[in-house]
Amino acid sequence: MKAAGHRPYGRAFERTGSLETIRAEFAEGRSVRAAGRVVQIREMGKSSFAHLQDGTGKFQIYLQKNALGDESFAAFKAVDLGDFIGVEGELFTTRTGEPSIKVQRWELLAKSLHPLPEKWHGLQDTELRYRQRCLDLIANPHVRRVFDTRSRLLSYLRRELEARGYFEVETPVLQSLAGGAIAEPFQTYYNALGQSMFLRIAPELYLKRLMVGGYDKVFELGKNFRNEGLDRSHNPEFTALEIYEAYADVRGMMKLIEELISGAALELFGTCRVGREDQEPVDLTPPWRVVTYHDLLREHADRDWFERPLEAVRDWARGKELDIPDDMTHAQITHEVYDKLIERTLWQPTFVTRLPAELVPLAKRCEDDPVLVDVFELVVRGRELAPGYTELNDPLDQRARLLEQSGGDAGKLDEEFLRSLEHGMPPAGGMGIGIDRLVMILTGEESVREVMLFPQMKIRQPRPEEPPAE
RNA sequence: GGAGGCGUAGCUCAGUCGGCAGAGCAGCUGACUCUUAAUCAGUAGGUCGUGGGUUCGAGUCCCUCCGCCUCUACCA
Repeated sequence: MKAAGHRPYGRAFERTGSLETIRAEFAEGRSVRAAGRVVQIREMGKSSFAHLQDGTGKFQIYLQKNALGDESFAAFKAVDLGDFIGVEGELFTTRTGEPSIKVQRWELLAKSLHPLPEKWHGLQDTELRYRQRCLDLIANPHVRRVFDTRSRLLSYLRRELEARGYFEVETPVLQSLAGGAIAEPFQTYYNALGQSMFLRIAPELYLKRLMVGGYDKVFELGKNFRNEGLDRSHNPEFTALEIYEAYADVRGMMKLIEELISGAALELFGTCRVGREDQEPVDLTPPWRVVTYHDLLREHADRDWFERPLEAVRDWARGKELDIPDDMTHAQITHEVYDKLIERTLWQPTFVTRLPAELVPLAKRCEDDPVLVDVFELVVRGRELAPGYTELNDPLDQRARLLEQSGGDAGKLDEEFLRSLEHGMPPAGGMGIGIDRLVMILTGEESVREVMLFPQMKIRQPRPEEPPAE
């Protein structure tokens, strides 16, 4: 093509507007300049129809031999599906009523060297869709809509939090101690300092140090990394929104998350009922159900669950085909029952409150029962979406609880964090929202890979590429 | 990490009992100046994921490895 004197990759092309703008501002006979990827061509001898596609939509163009001239019309025959072109022409309506551009001039903006996926079935192969997401986005419009929803959600959350007086901050991703959660970190090495480093598993400890430093209302929206298995609800890197507010507690966080998520659904879809047609819808209209961990056990397992002896609850759990080793404690069996039997039944948004303290080392104990902590776990569609706490600000209790969690190994404690608490952290409420899972709920997707543009894939030995034919 | 399923043309998929490797779309050639999954005629396209085995003969049966999906474990 280059040899024939053509330029396969063009420069900037001034457009009247996006294809959607042109459709919205349609006027018979108006001159417009438009550009996009050619996704359909229908040749009819001395005239051709084609559809252009850009980030906003599709628009039909019409080319006639006697309007373009022999040379330009003949050159269009070399345009393949997938090429980008720019056109100039007049808007008109076809006999079948479709708004179109009658092209007077066109130019090639970028040549595509590979064929597009099939027009009718699109790209179905899941592996190809994730590995070559660009093709997935071109061929499957509903995929693009999921990521538009994700982008609008992030934008809404930032706007809303800013409007409510929360301050966005960024804290280290590279940490010398990965704290703030119980999870296996990714490890790396920093040459200049000669020390090993971790990718963060949560920003929590840094955000609390900011509370000590006087930030009353902060949030961070960013990636966390966990060196664990991957399945349809886990990706090694994922996005979390953490929010902290001084002088508040877990109840303030419950109100805030209800308003943020139901507000997002209304903003994005105009309704609080979300999900796909083939699923039971999730109704995000507040107020959401609030139920204590203990009441759930009494409701689903046994009214006297917490009074029953260890043998009785063990037999009950084994009767439900749970794998219960002999050395499991009452509390561990209880959590196994919650995890395996109860949580997955909570389809509509539910705050599970007053959890056992050993499950949540960074939360404050309940005033009326120090065995429990003043927290919620928001469960939607049978899966945990967001935890929220009344934050622990007692440095002595915090040190004791972290020590207990680390199995008594004082070397694993984050002394800088503990020291900052000793300077006094105001009482506070805090929470973390799993953004990927929130997008799954809002879009009805069942796999986290469907809401991440580039999910983690195992490396594949690349086949030797043939040089593209010219 | 463990168990199961899947892998055939660029894409979407057939392929029966082990007996010549198939279709539609995309591609290429030709016809057609309002089509829209355009239509019509013709044509080309394959390391059947990889490596081995059984067999006169393997896309098909057996084993190995690779990748993806689902469940499970760890976890949010």
